[in-house]
Amino acid sequence: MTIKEVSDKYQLSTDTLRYYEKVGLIGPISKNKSGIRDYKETDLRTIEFVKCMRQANMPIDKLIRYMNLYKEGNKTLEDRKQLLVEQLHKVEKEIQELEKAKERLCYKIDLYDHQLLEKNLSMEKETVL
Amino acid sequence: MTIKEVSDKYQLSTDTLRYYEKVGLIGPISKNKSGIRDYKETDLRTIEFVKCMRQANMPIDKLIRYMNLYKEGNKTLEDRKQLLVEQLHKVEKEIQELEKAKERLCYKIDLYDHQLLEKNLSMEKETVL
DNA sequence: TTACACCATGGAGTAGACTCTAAGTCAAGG
DNA sequence: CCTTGACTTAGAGTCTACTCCATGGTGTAA
Repeated sequence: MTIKEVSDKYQLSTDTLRYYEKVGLIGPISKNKSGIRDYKETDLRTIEFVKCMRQANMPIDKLIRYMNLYKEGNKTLEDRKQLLVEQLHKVEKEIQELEKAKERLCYKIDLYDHQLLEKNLSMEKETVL
Repeated sequence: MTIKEVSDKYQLSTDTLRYYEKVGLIGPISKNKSGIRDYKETDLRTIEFVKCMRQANMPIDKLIRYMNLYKEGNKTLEDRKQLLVEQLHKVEKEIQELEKAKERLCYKIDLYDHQLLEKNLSMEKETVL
């Protein structure tokens, strides 16, 4: 799979894909004789995971640490789990904050609806009189 | 209320508070004869709103636009509501993504627990034999 | 009155995560 | 053969949102 296809599939720019590879988040991706990347199934799975974790706001350096632990094999299970647990807590906290903001937004939008209604009513009155 | 007190109350650094004021997100804050800020009740309410919207990842320039509309008064009700509705959608989408990431994290943590269990069991066996 | 923590300003610097540019290679179609 | 478009690299540049710094004023407690 070419970089363009991967880019389209996961909505990540080719620059971002190369950047992720450069910093060690994915790959190294195998290349054909003329140096062009060919993404394999396992690469795609890594990319999907990375994308998901990035959407969960996991910082890139933490993700890199995770990937490095992964490469070190079985003896890092505990550490890797620890990183994920930490991240889970962060995600839960963030969800809470977003829910709070959401409530507030709904409340304010509601207020605006009322104000707009009143404004329109008073305009109508003016028109009638 | 001094800037330090506000900073403590809302967990925003004094630098951030001055920065918010400089870019027009809050204030201008009134100052005493020697130039020291004195935050009033209305300032605090604005700050709390700003903090909440920032936690909802509303970009600063959008927030500034909102504040400017607010200052323009009643005729901008519709536009302001529109901004909030947009932001609400963004927040809802983000919550969805975080929930997805959360599920994935839980799933992976579960897998790690199983793997760790197995690892420990096999170590015990080794110890016994 | 001196020490201390706090306040002010303008402007420079930083972190994180990309994003863009320049300069060049390669394969396919006209 | 030439053009076109996608690919490569290294490295510079950008954006957002702060955060820090130098320099100097303020206020109050001992």
